[in-house]
Amino acid sequence: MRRSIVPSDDDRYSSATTATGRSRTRRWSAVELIITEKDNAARRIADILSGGTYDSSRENGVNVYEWGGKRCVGLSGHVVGVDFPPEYSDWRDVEPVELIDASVEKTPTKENIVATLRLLARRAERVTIATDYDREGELIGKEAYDIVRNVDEDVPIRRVRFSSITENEVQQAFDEPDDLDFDLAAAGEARQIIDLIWGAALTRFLSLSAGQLGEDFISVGRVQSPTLKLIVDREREIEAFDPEDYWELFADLQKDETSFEAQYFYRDEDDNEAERVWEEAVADEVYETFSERDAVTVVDVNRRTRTDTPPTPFNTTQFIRAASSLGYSAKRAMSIAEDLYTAGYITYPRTDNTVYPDDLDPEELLDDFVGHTTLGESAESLLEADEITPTEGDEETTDHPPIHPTGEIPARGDISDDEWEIFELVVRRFFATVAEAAVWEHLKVVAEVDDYRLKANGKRLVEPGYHDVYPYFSTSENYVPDVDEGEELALSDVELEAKETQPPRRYGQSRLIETMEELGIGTKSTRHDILEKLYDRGYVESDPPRPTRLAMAVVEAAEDYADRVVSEEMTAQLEADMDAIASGEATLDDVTDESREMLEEIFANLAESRDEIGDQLRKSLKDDKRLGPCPECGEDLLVRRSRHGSYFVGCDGYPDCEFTLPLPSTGKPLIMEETCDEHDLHHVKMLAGRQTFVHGCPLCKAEDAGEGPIIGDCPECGEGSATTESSRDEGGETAEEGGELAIKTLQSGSRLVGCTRYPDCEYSLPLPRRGEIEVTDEYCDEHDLPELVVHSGDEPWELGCPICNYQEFQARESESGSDLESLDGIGAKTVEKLADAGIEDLEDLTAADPDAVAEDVDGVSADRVRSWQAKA
DNA sequence: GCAAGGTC
Repeated sequence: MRRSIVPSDDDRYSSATTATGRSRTRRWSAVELIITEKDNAARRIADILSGGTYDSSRENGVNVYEWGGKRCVGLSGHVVGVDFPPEYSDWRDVEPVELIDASVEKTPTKENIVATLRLLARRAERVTIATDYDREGELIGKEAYDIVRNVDEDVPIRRVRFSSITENEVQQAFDEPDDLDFDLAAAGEARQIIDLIWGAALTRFLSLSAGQLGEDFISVGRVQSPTLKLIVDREREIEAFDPEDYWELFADLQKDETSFEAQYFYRDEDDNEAERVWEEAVADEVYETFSERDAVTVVDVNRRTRTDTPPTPFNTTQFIRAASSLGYSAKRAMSIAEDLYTAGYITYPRTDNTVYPDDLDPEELLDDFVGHTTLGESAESLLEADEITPTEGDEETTDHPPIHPTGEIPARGDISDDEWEIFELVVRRFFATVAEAAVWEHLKVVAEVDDYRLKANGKRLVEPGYHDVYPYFSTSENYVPDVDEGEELALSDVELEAKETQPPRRYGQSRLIETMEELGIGTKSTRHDILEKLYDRGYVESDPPRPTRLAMAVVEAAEDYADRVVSEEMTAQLEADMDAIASGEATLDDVTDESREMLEEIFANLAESRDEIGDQLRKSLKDDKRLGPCPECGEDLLVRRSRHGSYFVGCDGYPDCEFTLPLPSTGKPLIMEETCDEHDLHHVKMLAGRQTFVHGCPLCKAEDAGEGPIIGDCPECGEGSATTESSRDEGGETAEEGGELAIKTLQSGSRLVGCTRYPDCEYSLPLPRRGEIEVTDEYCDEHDLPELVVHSGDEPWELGCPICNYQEFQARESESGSDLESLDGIGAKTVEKLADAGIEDLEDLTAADPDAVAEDVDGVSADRVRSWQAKA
């Protein structure tokens, strides 16, 4: 039976559209099969080679593009992955050291794509591999090659290479096809094997030694561990930092009506200009000298112009850096860039290249923006230049062009504000790279009293150049007036500032990514993912990332026993080895065998220290949960998790000390650096996506909770209540009676009227979350409680007696039902779960971030939340 | 349950 590639009827995504709108005529003769790295590339190549006349259909959910005897299909990066055979999969049954000599297998990871590829390969007369033009692309191409060979031993397979998907490059590549570079692919394969063996063996060893086998395993890897060491080393510097006192002197100088700031400086022993004075006595002497005078003499005026060259084209790292100065995390910036790329507005966002290809015609691209409401003016001004020469960076690669706009411009309403902001950044960066340089004028004035000198540095932007089209860099000026040598200037406001040297700053996310690039670890596509991994593994917290005690212990253990895996040199060596394989000087086996031997040696040393390492890791895991001293016994309080999974604060002295404190039910607790002055306990932040909030010191919170005005007796257990009457009859203990109602604020921030005998008496009435609550003198006749007034917004809201208010509320509810339950497709169970996550009504629901909700609430997907929001 | 590298 002939197998058809016509999509099956039950594939709801199936489509068979014609780019030209013509009806489709399928040719069943054998065809040429073109394989690309991704669907996007497949479509664009089909478009170029077919002149826009391709048909598209879907097979197993994979797009297939077809035209005159050719089919083109995109992979999704690697469609097979390396792993150990299944008998190695139980961590407890296999000694980690055994993984070193275990075989490594390749298995399909994207079954549908592999199946489609096999199907198409059977029908192919010739196969052309058109994956990305870099090492990993060669390996992905080799993987496709193996799949094709598996179904057809003889079909000719060739390779084409191009560094940007433009008409010229693609046509040229197909005119001069080449063969697959098996050595280059083998180089990539060696990396896969070495990364898997080192990563898996060491990860399992550390996890087993610390008894961390669940989802909280302790990971190590060639890229993540040196990155973590960067963060840990910086933290060590910060912890070891010893601040030093110094002084700086500032004064105001005046020329006519204009005053400007000047700073004291001197020449240090190396004859460099220095501003910091390290001895207090010297600082005082300088201060006295200046404060006794009311004028200084100008002794030097230095004016020079400086050219400020426009920035180079965006590669991934520089793009992330620019986006981070707009407040985007690396992850978010990349995610938006990927969306803009998929939608066709910008070029591929994962690139090392900083040199535009010859194919890019800047004027043509600028033309696309002419007439645009917000971007047009800049483009038009740039087109006025006589000649346009784009800037170039140092790195020129074959993979992809630098990130630039495609010329396709989204309508403002088609994309979100964030997407637009990032799109505009990419557009303006392109503008900047073809713009003129800016020119600054610097004016330095030096004035003197006795032997002491003041300087003022002025700067003025004379030619704004590229800053006109790229407003992301500061162009702030500092005005210093024109003065002449020998001129006297009035002196006032002399101030001596006592300061302290500061510890080095933590790496920010974009600085880390830049440093990784400099050290050659990770790739353009993975560096930001590696940072995410460090967060996921519990190695870093907050932003900028701060290492946990666990991270410090892992780095320490690695430094002691497996130094290679925390050093960037492992990558440097691997790169050299891969080059050797690619050039035929070494084989895959040479390199992987040597690597295995090195790891064997490491394990020989590790074995004896397994318990010691485990103890150290366990201790640091506990330190990461430490809040500070227990007020009852002096041991430490720890963040713990109950059997039901909820978090609370318990004492390390348990069971001797049973002291506990509650934590809010929403989110995952994060122990902050900040501590409480009163209790010496670390503050706690509850991480819950968009609903993340700072809980503060849990002891303060516990003490505050329940404090609030008493408004009357509890109707359930207070004076005159039915319970009190009956327990009196039975001679019950009076100590458990006489509850009163108080206005309480809970840790979650919500408020209620509750019984002072909580938790023995659970009587409570709801109160609004916002606004100040006033207790008036007017009393409700029926319930003997004061009327309440809520002050929020312009109009105070008379809530009245809280019991009457609640009864009215209940009456309304029973009429209409909960407003969440009014939505189609939402059940009572879900309403309950949503409420636990802090979403109590429609208003909360529409304001919530669907992804955060999906993360917090079991069984609810982000798409489902979006559908509710649409209905609401 | 492990890595890092593609891609979505």
